[in-house]
Amino acid sequence: MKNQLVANILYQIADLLDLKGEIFFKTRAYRMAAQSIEVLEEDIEDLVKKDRLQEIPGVGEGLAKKIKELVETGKLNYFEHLKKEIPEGLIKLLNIPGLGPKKVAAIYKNLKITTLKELQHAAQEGKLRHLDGFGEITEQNIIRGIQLLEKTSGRALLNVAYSDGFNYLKYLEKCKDIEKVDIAGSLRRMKETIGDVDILASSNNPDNVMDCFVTFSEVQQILSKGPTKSSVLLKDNIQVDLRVVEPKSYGAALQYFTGSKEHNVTLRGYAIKKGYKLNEYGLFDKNTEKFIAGKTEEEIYRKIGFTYIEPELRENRGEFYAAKNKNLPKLVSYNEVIGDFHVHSIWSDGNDSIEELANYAKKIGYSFIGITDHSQSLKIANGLSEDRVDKKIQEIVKLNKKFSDFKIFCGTECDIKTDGTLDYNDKILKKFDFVYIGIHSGFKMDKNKMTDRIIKGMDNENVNFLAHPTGRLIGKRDPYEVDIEKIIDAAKETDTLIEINAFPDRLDLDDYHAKLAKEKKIKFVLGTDSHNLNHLLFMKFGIAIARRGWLEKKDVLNTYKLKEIEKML
DNA sequence: GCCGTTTTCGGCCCGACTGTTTTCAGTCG
Repeated sequence: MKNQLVANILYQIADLLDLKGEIFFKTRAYRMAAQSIEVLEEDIEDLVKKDRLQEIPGVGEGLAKKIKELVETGKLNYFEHLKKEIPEGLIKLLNIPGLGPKKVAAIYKNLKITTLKELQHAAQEGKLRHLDGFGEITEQNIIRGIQLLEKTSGRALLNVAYSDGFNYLKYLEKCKDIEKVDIAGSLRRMKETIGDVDILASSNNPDNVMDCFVTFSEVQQILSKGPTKSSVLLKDNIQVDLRVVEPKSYGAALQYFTGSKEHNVTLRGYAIKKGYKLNEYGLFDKNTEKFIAGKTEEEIYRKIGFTYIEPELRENRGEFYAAKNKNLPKLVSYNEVIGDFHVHSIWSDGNDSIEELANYAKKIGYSFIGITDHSQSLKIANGLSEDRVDKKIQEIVKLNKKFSDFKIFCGTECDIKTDGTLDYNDKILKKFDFVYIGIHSGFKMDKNKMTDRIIKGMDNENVNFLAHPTGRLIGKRDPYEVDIEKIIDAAKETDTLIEINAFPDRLDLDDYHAKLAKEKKIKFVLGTDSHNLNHLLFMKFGIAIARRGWLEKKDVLNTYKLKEIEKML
């Protein structure tokens, strides 16, 4: 957490320096250093103690000194001075689409505006249009930008962007003059939240393609339109960008627009070292401008000296090092999961009967389903008493006789109480085919207590899986305070599998910690946390997080053969 | 502010679109 704190302050300094009008390269240096610290596996306090800060990529003499002061004293004089010079509120104004540091600085300098509300009023009263470089359109865009910001808070959940993106894709595939079309950007990388949806197409007649793009029925507003790039706002306030390139550049463009930004900056650095220049039109010889590659992503990565890197790995978290050494993981694929371990039925707070769930699971190609209703003390979710557990088990035994080549497991999502004991005694726990444990109350606990509570739960010999390990709800509830590394170590010791919860609001464990856990040789279980039939389709988002965490087939229990799973449980 | 067997100084990724301008600055990705 300390690392994140330091990174956040560096990001804020970068914003403040931008507002002050500092050169781009200086503010970028702060952001690059912040990004390195964010993904650093070592504790920054340790690096300070050992005088090793300058080993962090992007940290030199100057930043090392500042970070040292910050970590040792909890304060940074330079930062405090900056804040006095430039009101912090201005940083929020940078989030308004179309407003960058130069315009915000002009607004502050001339009108002394420091908050969203003040800016909104000034725009509505027509006070901005007289400033240099501003006009009526800018003013209107600012008003709209503020409204949008208030409505969306910026980013959409993966499932929402996913269905918008693939609906659009289906529509575009029918447009004439489109040769190829694909999702790019953070949606292609399957990031947990999506800022806007990027789509890439190839065509020799881009004007027709753009006309088709902006006339999609879900479009609320056209934000910009040109022959190579257009942007629209959908009715649900998600922005979609379309880029159109010539077919020979398609691979280069797909690589470029898939990102991440950090991945691309690094890749371009490697290209330059090899005497190339890489942009969205292709890989070129730096001196002669001769076209080297561009039709496919594979050939671009190969020419620069790497094996192909899957989109989910393109976050500059070590993928280049691994690709250079032909050491990349063979990621678990989207069709290797044969069942879902985390499903609620009508017995607790789900909407559908076990039989309906099983039939649907079979229909979508699964070999098993694990029904995990809540335990007794979770009254609000209709948790099961011992008596009802017995009845539910009988129903499942009966149902299993009806199915061939398909198995219903009777599991439970057993509550971990505040003292770390479990909501069922051992006698009851032994009745289940498998046992998930999870936190459902008492979220506001101190970090050590919460960590001990969960570890005590995992210590029980009847426990198989730990559900949604941090309890976060993306955009709604922060993770509870927990030492996730200790949890991972305890999972290893107690043979507990850690869940990657595929429900789009959760995606918990997240990709970053999944990678960390995999490095410690932990195994995972995927569960959708379904409360109705349609939720079963969320599995792809869990698989995406697994892939982003570098997991392979062998790391994920849901991909094993049914016989092997039965034996392991 | 960082970085370096082409550099300890002078680079740092770079192209597209908008809006405000009459040739370009600002913003974005």
